[in-house]
Amino acid sequence: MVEFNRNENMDFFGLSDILKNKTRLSNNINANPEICDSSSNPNSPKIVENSELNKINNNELSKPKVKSQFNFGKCKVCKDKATGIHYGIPSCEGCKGFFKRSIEKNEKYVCYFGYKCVITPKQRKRCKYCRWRSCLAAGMSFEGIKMGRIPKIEKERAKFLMDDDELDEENQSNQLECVNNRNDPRVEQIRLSLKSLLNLNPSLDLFKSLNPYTLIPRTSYTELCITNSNENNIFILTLLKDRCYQLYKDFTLEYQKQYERAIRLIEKNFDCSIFSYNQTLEQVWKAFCLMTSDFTRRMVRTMKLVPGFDRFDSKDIATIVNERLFVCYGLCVTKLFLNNEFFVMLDSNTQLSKYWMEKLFTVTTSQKIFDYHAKLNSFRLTDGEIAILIPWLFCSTNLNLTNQELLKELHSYYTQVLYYELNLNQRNPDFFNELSRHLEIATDINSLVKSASFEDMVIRK
DNA sequence: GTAGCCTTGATA
DNA sequence: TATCAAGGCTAC
Repeated sequence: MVEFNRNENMDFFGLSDILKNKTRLSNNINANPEICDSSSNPNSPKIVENSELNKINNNELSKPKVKSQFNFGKCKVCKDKATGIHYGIPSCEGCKGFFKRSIEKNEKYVCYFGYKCVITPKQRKRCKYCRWRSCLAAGMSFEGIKMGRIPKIEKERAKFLMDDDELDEENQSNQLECVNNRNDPRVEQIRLSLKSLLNLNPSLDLFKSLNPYTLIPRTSYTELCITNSNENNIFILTLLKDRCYQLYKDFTLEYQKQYERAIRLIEKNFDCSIFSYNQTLEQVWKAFCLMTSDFTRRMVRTMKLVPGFDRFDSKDIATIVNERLFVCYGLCVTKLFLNNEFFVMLDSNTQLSKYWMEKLFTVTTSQKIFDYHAKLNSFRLTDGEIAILIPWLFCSTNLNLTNQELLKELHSYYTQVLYYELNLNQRNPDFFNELSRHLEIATDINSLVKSASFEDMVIRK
């Protein structure tokens, strides 16, 4: 097969040297305006004149090429400087090319040094087998290919995946725009969780050649999440987990901003109770109803994107919403229960403070909600764990849905994903039982909040 | 064969 | 439109 080579075609027109040296040429043009004048050189091919003139007119050549300011840290394969996300992971030009050549040639490598070679920038050429294995272990794959701009969330994820020393270097250089609250243990847990995920998310072929016991931490949950599982199951678990996390992060973006606001207020010792007196009960109730309606709409929309849930009919979706609305809401906003205060914003002016909670749902119910969240926060759940707990609670087997078969199937999947996540986070053996027992309180709270009415509030007042 | 630089094309 | 990854080119 004869392949059409773009650059050979350019050579035919005598353009490749000019295009290859675009930057240098632009400097020369800027330094010596005579070169711009193609008419002064009658020997120049006409096509070059037009092409270059067009470029100059379009201001292409005079524009300096702006290189990305984003620091991708070190190459996940050899620890050299990463030049970008290549085949799904932060990697250097060398490892990017090595992975590409290996795939193209489909070569079988052998290690002559005991299959334990450490891959460093200096040593990486020594053993192709160990370098190739390191590429796979770091998560390089063709599935990871993505063209175009990197979404902000992906960049933040890349930052989380950096090693501590890289983060220190980076903090010093202030090259990253996003907030890095390293004192928050939750941030550290998320980072560790994502690190484990990346190590466990390479191509299926890797799982065929490696024992999962050698990949994941050995804790009391190890057996629960991999017993009777084949390599495909583990791959499915990582996909479900990743999808839940993405949906949760998108869904709770607003609450993350509110959390940052809450931290700022706490740091300034701001008394939130002053917000409570410039609004009427009716205004707050209205804001609560609007928030609930908006949250329900978003929840239904997002639930349909959670793998498997699109197979439920609208009647079952309505039952899930009815039984789990405030359970889900509670998990999304639990981090806004801070310092015995609730920092959630119902709209841009209305904070559902403790004062208003007591007015809306009675002092007893409000106290129950605060106690529930105080205990929930003591579990120090990671975002990854909350992201899976939500769909897991959506498919509890005690829900009275018409499609019980699907409910059981999804419950089985999401229970495994949950075990898998708890295993990665190396939770202690009692953690799951204690947490699931505590979450039962959430269903009572769901009923209490659901039954609140404006008439009752007016009577209490 | 390797890896740095460049172009192309996809995407936020 | 700016940004960024894949793939091409080529000096070493």
